[in-house]
Amino acid sequence: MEKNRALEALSALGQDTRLDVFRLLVRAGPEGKAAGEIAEALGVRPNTLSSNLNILAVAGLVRSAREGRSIRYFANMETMRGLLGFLMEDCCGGEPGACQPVLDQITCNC
Amino acid sequence: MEKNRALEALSALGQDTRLDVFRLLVRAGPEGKAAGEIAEALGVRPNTLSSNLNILAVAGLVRSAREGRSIRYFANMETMRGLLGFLMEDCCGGEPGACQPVLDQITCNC
DNA sequence: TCCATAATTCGAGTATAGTCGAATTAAGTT
DNA sequence: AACTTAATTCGACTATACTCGAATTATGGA
Repeated sequence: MEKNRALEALSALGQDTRLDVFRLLVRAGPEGKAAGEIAEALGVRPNTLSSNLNILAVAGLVRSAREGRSIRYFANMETMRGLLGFLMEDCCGGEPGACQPVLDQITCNC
Repeated sequence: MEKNRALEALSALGQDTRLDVFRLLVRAGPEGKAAGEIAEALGVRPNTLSSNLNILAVAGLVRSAREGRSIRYFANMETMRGLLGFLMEDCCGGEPGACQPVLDQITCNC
C-alpha cells in the first residue's frame, strides 16, 4: 500500500463514528449490515452515517451492495491487510527482530 | 488497548506530517532522532514539528529523552503493538479464519 | 554573566472536517 | 401512477485542526 492510501485509511479510522462503524462491520463479518441497521445500532443520523460510510468506502475500508431498497455494507479486510502491512514496513530499522514482539501480539481467537 | 486510545493513535497517524515523522522514527530504530534532525529531514518548521511531536507523544506513539540541548525522539513500538491488536479484535466475527490472510500479510524482513 | 543554539509555547489566521435539516434519488408496494 | 421507505446529496453552520511568526524556556559554551 502506498503512503497516501494508508493516510486515507488512517484518517478515516481516526474518527469516533467511523471507527465504530468499521468495527461493527468487522464484527458483522461477511453478512455485513444495511445502512439503516448501522445507523440504528450506533445512534447516528442517516445522512451523517451516509457521509461517514462514503469516506470509509473511498478509503477502501468498506464496500457496499444494494439489496432491495437497502444498501448493505461490508468491512473490506483486503485494505485492512494492506494498512497493517504498511504500518509494519521497515519496522526493524536499526534493530533486527524489534518487531517480533509486535507481531506476536497480533493473534485472534479463531 | 481501549477504544479511545486507539482513536487517539489513529487520528495522530492519520495526518501527513505525523505519519512521516512516525515512520522516520520507526526506521531510525532505537537510536531515534533529535527534533532538529527530524525537522530538517522532513522539511517542516520547528514549531510545527514540535506541535506534531507532542500529539504523537500524547498518543503514546513516540517518547523522548533530552540529550544535551537536543531532545531525541523514539518510536514507541509498545503502543503500535496495542493498536494493531485492537484493530484485529473480533476480526473473525461470523467467519472463523477470515483474519488469517490478514495476519499472513504482516511479515517483516528481519 | 552574556551569548548562541535547540526546542517549545503562545496567539492568531485559515482551512478542513463533522453534523444537521431539507430536498432528492432509488426501489419496492398498492 | 401514487405512495412509502431507504439511503444519499446538498448547502450551510460550527467546531476543530494545521500552520505560521513571534516570544519564551532550556541547555551549553565563551
